[in-house]
Formats: sequence, structure tokens, C-alpha cells
Amino acid sequence: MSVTIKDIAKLAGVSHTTVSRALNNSPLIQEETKERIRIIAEQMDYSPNFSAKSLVLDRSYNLGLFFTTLSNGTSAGFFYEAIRGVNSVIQDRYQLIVKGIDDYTGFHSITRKSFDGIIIVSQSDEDQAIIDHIANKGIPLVVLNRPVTTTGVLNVLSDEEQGAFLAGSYLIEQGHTRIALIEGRQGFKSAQNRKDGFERAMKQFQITIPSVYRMPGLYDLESGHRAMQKFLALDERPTAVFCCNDEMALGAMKAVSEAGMHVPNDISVVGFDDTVFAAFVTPALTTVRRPIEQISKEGALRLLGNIENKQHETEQLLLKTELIVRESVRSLSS
Amino acid sequence: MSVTIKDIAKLAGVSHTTVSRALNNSPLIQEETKERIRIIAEQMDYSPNFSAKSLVLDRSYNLGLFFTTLSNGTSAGFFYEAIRGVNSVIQDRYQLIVKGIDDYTGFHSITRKSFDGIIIVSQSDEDQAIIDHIANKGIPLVVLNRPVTTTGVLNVLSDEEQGAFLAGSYLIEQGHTRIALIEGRQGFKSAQNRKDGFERAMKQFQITIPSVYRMPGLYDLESGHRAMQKFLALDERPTAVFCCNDEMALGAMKAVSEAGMHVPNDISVVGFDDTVFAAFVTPALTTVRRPIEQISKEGALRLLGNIENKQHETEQLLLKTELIVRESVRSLSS
DNA sequence: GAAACTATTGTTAACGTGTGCATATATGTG
DNA sequence: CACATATATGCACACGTTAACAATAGTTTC
Repeated sequence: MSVTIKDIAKLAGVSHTTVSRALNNSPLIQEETKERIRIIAEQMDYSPNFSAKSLVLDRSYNLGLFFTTLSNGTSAGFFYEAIRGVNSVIQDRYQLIVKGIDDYTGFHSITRKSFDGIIIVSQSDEDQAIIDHIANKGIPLVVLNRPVTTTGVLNVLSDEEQGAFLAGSYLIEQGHTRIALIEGRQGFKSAQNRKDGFERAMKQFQITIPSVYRMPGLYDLESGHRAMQKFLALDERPTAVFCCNDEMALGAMKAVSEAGMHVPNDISVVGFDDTVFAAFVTPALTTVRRPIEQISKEGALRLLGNIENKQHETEQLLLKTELIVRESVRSLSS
Repeated sequence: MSVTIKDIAKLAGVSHTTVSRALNNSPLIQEETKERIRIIAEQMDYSPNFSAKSLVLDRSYNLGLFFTTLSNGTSAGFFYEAIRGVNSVIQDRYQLIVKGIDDYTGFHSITRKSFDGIIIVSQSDEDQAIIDHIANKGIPLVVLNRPVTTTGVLNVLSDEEQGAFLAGSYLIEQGHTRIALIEGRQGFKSAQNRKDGFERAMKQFQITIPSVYRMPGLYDLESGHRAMQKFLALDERPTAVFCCNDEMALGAMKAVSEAGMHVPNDISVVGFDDTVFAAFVTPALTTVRRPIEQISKEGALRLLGNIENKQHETEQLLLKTELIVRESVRSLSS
């Protein structure tokens, strides 16, 4: 069926060993022989059988890119940027295998032989099981987006606690004191970090948050919408709401306008993530940008370093977040 | 290093062939022998080497999922839904390899041996080269999202022309006659189809579109924003604008509010795609929904059928789009 | 009781590639 | 000229798995 190095060997009148060496540009082979073989290979439209290569070289040329889930709770923009970042680094040296961790029934199929390295974009503590499994098997691994202390594992993430602190501080600086919080999806580390940073800001400025100013959320539009409705129904409404991601902020803004009110005049809103549409909603959303694409690039880069140099670096890299001020927060101080 | 069937064979006191058969549940092997071997395999934490399997079985267990581009012009939501749809169908029978077609320097590495099947989510006529290459190699292929006539290729897409026709007709039914168009990215088939459907509606109701009511677009927020600015600067402004996707519609709405005007009171806007945020912007966007996740599911399903039953169906499946009426269009007829 | 059959397991080769070692030829060295 | 040395190629095996065929033992058939 398809052309093999033996077919080429026959045509070139050499052994298949010579063909193999020639196509791998081995210094053992004479330059003109190489060239002759290359031309024949080209003419025969040869392309190597990667299964055979993998078998003998003990490298799969596969890179796993695993998300906590593909079904729900992962925002499209997040997903897209992560894949794009990794993809831009690996080019065509590796094949990128995308998977949701919650799709795995067992981790049996994850072996050294089937993955040269793995990138986990982790959003939940529950990913620890697969992280342990992979680390145990000795497969080079980088965990993105969530802090992890497993030894021998690379870790790249943004400092979300700091980002939320920025957002909280900003609201206070603008003169707000009645500040509410819509939390992220329970069990997601990011939800915890963002809440922590926000609360640190409140504490630093000695502002207390009554329990009616806290609502749980699911990182989706609907939950932001519901939470804001609750806030608006209060006798003493908050003057500002910090939403743990942009989607919930969007839902919240929707609830405001449905109530016949306006952002930011009646109530201020801050988001988190700086998703593509944040700049284009009305009013444009003030939010915290975290460098997802950069995280995944740095992560992929370091992983490749570990794979190809057989080294074993395990540093943790923390990338700074940034407050993007737009129009959704009103200044009360002036 | 890792456990092979030969290691198991030694421990079980049988030949490696027997182990292979036992683990593949061959009827040739005695039931108790099978069970004994299964237990030993389990204890030794055996997992098969897929490269070796692939080599001898001539199946890679890889499915390619190729997008026209991962860099630009593919919206995050589109990307996400497509992957999710395909992923939900293949479960863990195959590995999903995601790639941007424009990342390929050559198609050399795409062979029967490295992909059991390929799904192309095509957004441009320029993908024809890779489609031909794959069809030529005899690899089972399904092309999603764009019509294709190559023989032996499955094709699943939504009827975008019909969707745009719905949108155009709806505007007219609401009493609009001065209707403008922001086009999609040049070279993308969808851009052509949407324009065609829109124009068919205009023609049917004998409405003509002056050339100043047409602006090119790039499917992104910025181009929608710019185009709307142009429309607003006209002496005789349109009363409604059909944007060839939601992102441009969002940009357009932004331009309206920047000009101190309001959607839909001053000008109506219709989008296309029904992206997640369409329902949550203010005002909620009237748009056309195309069933991307369903398209990718159906496509994956049919591809697997062709692969696993070695059949060769090549039907074209056209899924209906749907107009989602929300709040961004004003009725002029009342 | 020999022949034919069945059930179970083993032997061997094959998939396509890379590599250690042997071989052959050309080149230099004293 | 004999010997060492460098250069270029081939031989044989390995990687881990499956499968065609062979072999063995037990069972049925007439």
C-alpha cells in the first residue's frame, strides 16, 4: 500500500538501513547518496510511519492538553486562548491531543509511551488524582492556571489573588463602601483565590461585607443574573459589585438594565478575565486581565524544555494580572 | 521499563500470544486462563503499547480535528462548541488531535497511518487543497460548516443562506426599508452565503441596497464598530443593520451608544451565530442560531460510521438555522 | 481402536523503523 | 608493502503487538 524505506532501498539499490540514515541526515552517509535517496523518496511520495518510529524510538510525538472539563464550567474564550497559546509554541513538532479530564473513565491509557508530555489546564482541586498519576508515571508535566505542589511538576499560573485585590482596592479608592461579591464556581481554585484577594482588599481598608452582600455563582451568565437580582431587591443596595468573572458580570449588568437602572450610575460592576467582549459591551466592563495565552505559551515552552533536554525543572511561575479600567465603575469620591 | 505482554506471559507460564488473545477476549482461550491472565495484568499495572498495536493493526486511533485557522478569524465560541460536539461522540475510543490548517507547512505528515479519520471545520475555500490531499490518500473525511462537492467526502453544515434570508425577511416584516449590511470576512464561504441569503430577502421584497449601505467586515468586534460608525455618519442613516456575525453586531452596537444613540430605538441591529453573550447584552441581540454543536456531533457520528463499518457514505446533510428574536430590532409598522 | 474432529496453546513471522556491530573499500603512514 | 585508519555501507536484531499456521491433547465417530 504505502511506501516504506524498503521500497526506496530497492529502487536506489541500497539497504534500507542506508535509506533510514540518509533520510535522518546521518553523517555516516555520503552526501551524494543522501541526495539521491532524498530525491527518490520525494518522487515516491514517501512519508514515515510514525507508529514504527514511535515503537523503536520510544517517543510518541504526542502532547496531551487536558482540561478539567470540556462540558461545562470552562469558558469558550479561556479554552480558545489556551489551545492557541500552546499550539503556537509546538508548531508541527508534536501532535496536540485535547481532552477533558472528566471524560476519562480510567487513566490506564495515559502512559509514557503514548504521551511525550502533558499540559493540564486545571480548574479544580479534583484534578489532583490525574496529576499524581501522571507524575507517578514519570511523564513530563506542566500544570497551568492552578497552583500545585506535587514534586517534579512544572507550574505556571497567574496571580489571581493579586488581581482580585487590585479590583477590590480600586472600588474602594473610587469611594465605594457598600460592596458586594458574586463568587465563582465552588470547588474551582480560582473561585477561592479571587474571593481571597477581594477580601484582603476589604480587610486592608477595614470594610466589612454583610452576608447579604455575598452570593454564590457558577461562572455563567445565568448565575450572575440571578445574584444581581437578589442584590437589587435589597433595601440597602450595594453601590458596587465585584463579579468573579466577566460572564457573571455580563449577566449582572443585564439584571440591572432589566430593573430599569443603569451601570455605572446606579450601581458599579467589575468583572474578571477580560474576555473579548468586555471592551464592547455597554458600558465597557472594568475587569482584571489574566494572561492566559502567555501562561499557556510559557507552560508549553518549559515543558518542551524538560522533554527535549531531559532536564527536570520544576519551578513555579507566577504571572502578574492587570486591572483594566473602563466604564462600568462610577467614582463616588468626587 | 514498562510491562509488556511478554512479562505477563513469563509470570503466567504461557506464551505471549496467549496473553495477547486473553486480553483481547479471544474465544480461542479458555475462560479460566483468561481470567488468570487478566488478574496478573492488572496486578502488574499493564497497559498496551499503542504504537505497537497501531503498527500491526494499521489503525492509529487518532482522529484529526482541523480548523481553517487557530490564529484569527475563528471565534472562540465556535471553536469551543465544535470541539465539544466531536468530543462527546468519540468518548475515549479515539484521540482527538486539534490543529490549524494554516499551521501546516506541508501535508506530508497526514497519512492513512497517522489518522483513522479527519474532521475539517472549514471556513474558507482555501481549505480545498488539504481536502483534496486527504481525499486522495483515501482517509475517511467529513467536512463541516462549508459546502464541498469533492467526491467521497461527507459534508455536514447549516443552511446559512436560509438563516440570513430569515433575518432579512424579518427586518422587512418589521417595516424596515433602509437596511444596511456589514459583511463577513472575505474568502470565507459563510460570508458569501449570508450575504446571498440577505440579498435574496431584499430582492423578494423589492428593496434595493445602496452601495453606501454595504460595508466589508472581518468578523471581529473592531470591524463591526468601524462599519457602524460609517453608517451613522451618513445623511440618510439606515434604520436597521444586518451584521454577518454577532461579534460585529456587538461592535456595531457599541458604536451606536458611543454616538449617544440607542438600539433599537434609533437603529435596529441583527446578528448571526447566537453566541453565548447574545442573550445578555443590552439590548439582547436578535440573531440567527446555527447548530454548531449538533453539526459537529452529526459529522463525527457519520465519520465513525464510515471508519468502523468501512463503508463510504458521502451524503450531504444540511441542518436548519433558526431566527432568535430578542430586543435589538424595532418594529416600524405599528 | 484408528481416524477425524475440537479445543486450547505455542511457534514463528510480520508490521516499519533505528542502531550496534561487522564488513568492504579507500586513504594514509612508516 | 604491510599495516593502521577513516569512510561508507550492509547485516541482523530489536521495539511490542497480532495472526497464520502448527502442535498437542482430549473427544467423538464408525
